[in-house]
Amino acid sequence: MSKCNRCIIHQFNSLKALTKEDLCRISQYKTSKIIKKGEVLFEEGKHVNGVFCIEEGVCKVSKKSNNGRDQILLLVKKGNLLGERSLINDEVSNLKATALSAMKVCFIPKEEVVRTFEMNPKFTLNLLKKTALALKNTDNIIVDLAQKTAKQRLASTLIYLYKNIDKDTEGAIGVQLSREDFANIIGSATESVIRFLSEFKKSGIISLKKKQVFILKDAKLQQIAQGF
Amino acid sequence: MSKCNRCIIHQFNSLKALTKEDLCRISQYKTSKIIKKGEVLFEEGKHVNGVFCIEEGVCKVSKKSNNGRDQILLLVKKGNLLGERSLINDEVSNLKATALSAMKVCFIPKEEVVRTFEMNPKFTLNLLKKTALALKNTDNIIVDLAQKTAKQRLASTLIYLYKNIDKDTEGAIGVQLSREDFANIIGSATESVIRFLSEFKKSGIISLKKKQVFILKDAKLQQIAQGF
DNA sequence: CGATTGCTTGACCCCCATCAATCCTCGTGG
DNA sequence: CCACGAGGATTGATGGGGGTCAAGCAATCG
Repeated sequence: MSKCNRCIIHQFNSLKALTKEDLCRISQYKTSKIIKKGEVLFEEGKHVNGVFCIEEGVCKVSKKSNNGRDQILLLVKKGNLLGERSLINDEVSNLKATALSAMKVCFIPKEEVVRTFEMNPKFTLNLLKKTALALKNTDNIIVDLAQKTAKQRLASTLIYLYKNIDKDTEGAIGVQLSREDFANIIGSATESVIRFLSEFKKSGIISLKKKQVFILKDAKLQQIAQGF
Repeated sequence: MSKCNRCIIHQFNSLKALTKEDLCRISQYKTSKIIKKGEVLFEEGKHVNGVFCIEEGVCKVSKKSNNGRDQILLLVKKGNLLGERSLINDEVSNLKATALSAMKVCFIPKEEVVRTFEMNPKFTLNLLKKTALALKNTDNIIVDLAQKTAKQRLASTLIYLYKNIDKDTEGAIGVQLSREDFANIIGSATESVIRFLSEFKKSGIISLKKKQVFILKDAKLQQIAQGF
């Protein structure tokens, strides 16, 4: 069993507020998991019972709307925590998490996290800061959804991926999102995504090889996202 | 100068986690303000420098999109805190708050709030819980914006107001929202709001007197919001 | 009591959802 | 190794929701 204090990942998220003692204690109870692409980490309406610390890979976090479609709310990648929100209020999750790539995660059971809340106020404060930042992000998403066209939102999304997700070995965006995934991020039909992507391609803004997306002109995308 | 521990309001928000000592200390530094309808409590891009505790009234919290329109993200009413989010990360506010009615608020300067963070972990944890709940709310808003029609969203909004905002003396919704405000909540044109409202009125679901909205059949609204 | 602001209604049309048909891709099993 | 089937990608046709513009009306305010 590897020790958390030896693991570099905890430096990138709220766990960095933990003391060496905290980390050692948690190491005893954590479990490592390998998760295949497409596998579900947790379901909407179910208890998560802990927190995932992502060592490798990316997952989508979504919520089903009552018309049956999934809406993707955010992507969570290497270095981040996952599942802490529902743990904070000790509720069932309102979200579902699905792996978009092969993942390596550590699972820390709820009891240990709660104990850390109680023993280490810095951890709580750090989590509060992260949560407040998340809220700021969703503010922007709401404004975009309410005020921008589908094409603008797709452009925004591509820029986000370009800036926040590591490229793969060939320089393409390092997550394999299906057309439907894109549609479920921007809140449109998959056909619209396809049409916009081919339009971008025609303009030389992106290129597509084997469904992988290469961003060629991010400045142009930025303009489209702003509404030009 | 009235004392915070004598004030019932603090029981309704995260301040309830404060000790009597905390409250007494804060009382010394807080200032009471009367705010008129339409007045701005804080601006986007400016420092808030503290937290508002709302004793009376309702305000809208909005963010300007780069097409120039305001998007209303939430309404904050009597009993709640306001402005805590930007304080948590010690940043300028990403949001603007505007009074929708006459308001009575107490302003607690930043230094005192931060001191309370440091001295009282329960306060931090409580704020974390509230923030996580807010995030859950925005999740739902995002799904609605992405997947529902404007008419459905207006119905949702009316139900929200019906359930969460006290009625006025005549039984109408107790906040005076302009047609434009409605549009800026649901992310549509004001003309659309007007058309939907008159449609609802024709169906006997609501009635309109002097621009005040009376909800007559909330079950029917619920159905519309779900998509029937 | 003008004048500014918000409300209302109508006309027009564009964006995009929906439906349908075809093509592509890839995993599976014979 | 290839045939096959299933799910995703693509393209076209069509219609409607709702954005935009314009003009008239009501209300509020200095």
